[in-house]
This record gives sequence, C-alpha cells and structure tokens, in this order.
Amino acid sequence: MEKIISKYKGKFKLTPQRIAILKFLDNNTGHPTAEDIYNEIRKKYPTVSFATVYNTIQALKDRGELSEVTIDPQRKHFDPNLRPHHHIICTVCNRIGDIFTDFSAVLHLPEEILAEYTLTGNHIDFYGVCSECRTGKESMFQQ
Amino acid sequence: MEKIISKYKGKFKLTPQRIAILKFLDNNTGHPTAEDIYNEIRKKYPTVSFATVYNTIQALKDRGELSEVTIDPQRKHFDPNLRPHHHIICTVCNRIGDIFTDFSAVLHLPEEILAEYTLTGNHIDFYGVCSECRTGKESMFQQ
DNA sequence: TACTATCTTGGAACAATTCTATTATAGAAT
DNA sequence: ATTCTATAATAGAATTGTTCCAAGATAGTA
Repeated sequence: MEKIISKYKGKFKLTPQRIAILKFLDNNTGHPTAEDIYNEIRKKYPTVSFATVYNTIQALKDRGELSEVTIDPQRKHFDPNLRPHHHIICTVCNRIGDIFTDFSAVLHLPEEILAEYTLTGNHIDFYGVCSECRTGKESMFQQ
Repeated sequence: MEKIISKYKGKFKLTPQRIAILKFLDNNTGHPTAEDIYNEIRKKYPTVSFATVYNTIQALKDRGELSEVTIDPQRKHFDPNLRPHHHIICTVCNRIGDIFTDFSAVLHLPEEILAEYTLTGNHIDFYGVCSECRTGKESMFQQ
C-alpha cells in the first residue's frame, strides 16, 4: 500500500478514489471490468462515478501499467499484470485465468506470412472447463 | 451462388436480403463487422435494417456457420471460414489476416494448468505490421 | 495559506447491439 | 395458381458499455 502510493508520487494526482482503484488492481488476477472496479470503489466512496473509473483506467493504460483484455464480446476487462502472459477462459463460467508460459519459440509461421508481416507479438487464448465447473459448482460462478 | 442457395434450402427462409448477406459472406476473408455487411447489402436493398443483419448473423451463428471474432475492442467482426485458424492483426491498419497453421501440438501447458482445466481449444492472435503499412501506403487502409 | 492544474462528479452524448410491434413474404398446403 | 401461416423485414425504441462535458472540488506546489 505504501509501495503503491510511493510509486505514483509526483506522477499523477493521488486522490482517494485513485488510491482505492490502485489498491483494488494491485496483484488483482481477476481481470475486472470497469463495472467491477466501480462496484468495488463504491463500497468506500459511494459517489464515485464511472467517469473517474474510466479516466483512471485510461491514465494507467497511457502509462503502460494496465492492459485491456479483449476476450469478452460484451465488455472490456483489464489486467494490471505487466508480465507477458496468455489467458485461459473457462467456457462455462467465463472466468479468465493466466498462463505464464512463453510460446514464442515454438510458434513458427509459414514463410509467406513472415514475408508479409513484421511480427511484433502474439497472444494465446486457451479454452477449457475449470475444475469448479467440472465438479458441479459452476452455478456459483456463472455470469 | 446456386451452391449457397441449395445449401440453405428448406432450412431457413431464403429472403433476398439473406441471399445478399450469404453471397457477401461466401469466401469473405475480410472479417467484416455488422456495419460492413449492412453497408454492402444496402447497395442493393437500400431499406435493409440493422435488425435484419444482426438477425441473420445470429441465425448463422446458431447454425455454426459463422463465428464471432473478438479482437477489435470497438466492435465485433465475423468470420464465415469454418476451417480452424488463427489471426494476425496489423497494428497499423488493424486489418485481420488468417493463419492456417495448427499449433496445438506445440502448445504444451504446465501440469497444474492441465489439472485445473479440461482443455477444449485455443486461438492465437499474432501482431505485426503488414507490407502495405511498412511501405508507406498504410493511409489507404487505416481505420 | 493560497494557487492552479488536474481531478471528480452527474448527466448528457454516443456507438454498438438488441428488442419490439407491425407489416410483409417465402415456402408449404391446397 | 391461390391461400395460408410461420417466419422474416422493417423502423424505431430500448439497452448496454463507454466517452464526453461543464461545473465545482482538491492534491500538491509555491
């Protein structure tokens, strides 16, 4: 928490709302949506607006400290984990998990693609059914 | 074209609007959005509505003949290509290309992930810069 | 303690998509 | 060929997620 605050000192204004957002995002592996963030911050700051949530998200994206996860067709999810990684989506409960394996070395593309594109990156979405959903507890998590 | 029509005979009503959509989608590798489809069909049927476009998209998705591509954070793209494949996105012009290499055999996941999930599939997004965008003609394609 | 650039807020605006009620029509039945 | 009916097309309203805006508030500097 002190770490979070000192990290941003003198960079952008640390308002109470922003501190709450930063705390919520710190080590958050749940891939929250803007609404998830809003609902969390609202517990402590009931008058917080979506504008503040989106503004802060944008500020963090601009600083490269948050990335947008475009997996869910309905809404954007956000990910504060800066370590490059892939995702695994449970097709029953839709939760998004992280995969930290680097597959770059084995993703050999055909020559004609390499000639056509200068490659800069890759991202893999794995699909599966998580253990909770397999053991019949899925209703707890379905969205 | 005759092929398209015979394929759907007796399955769902082949209206002129739907036939135009099917023709536009047939062998279409451009990953069109609903608006792309709407604009195309409107050339021939100026009174076509978005509802018809979305209804037809839904009907095709229900029949497994069209998939949704969730890459663009702004809007959905659609892909009539049933052959399993991956995508490559030019980070300059945002065009989506197809990659038909099957990487399943080399995507070995850690044991703890395999224990947690029953895997059902994967999809890779490659990022790069296409040749047009490299040679300075990118403005033609930027969106 | 005062200052000011930046932030927060509520609500309006916007864009993509879905829904609804009405009218039209494809394809089956006659 | 004509009628019938289930399904489709349409215009526009509604909904959802996100962005914008103007006014008041405040963090951090001076």
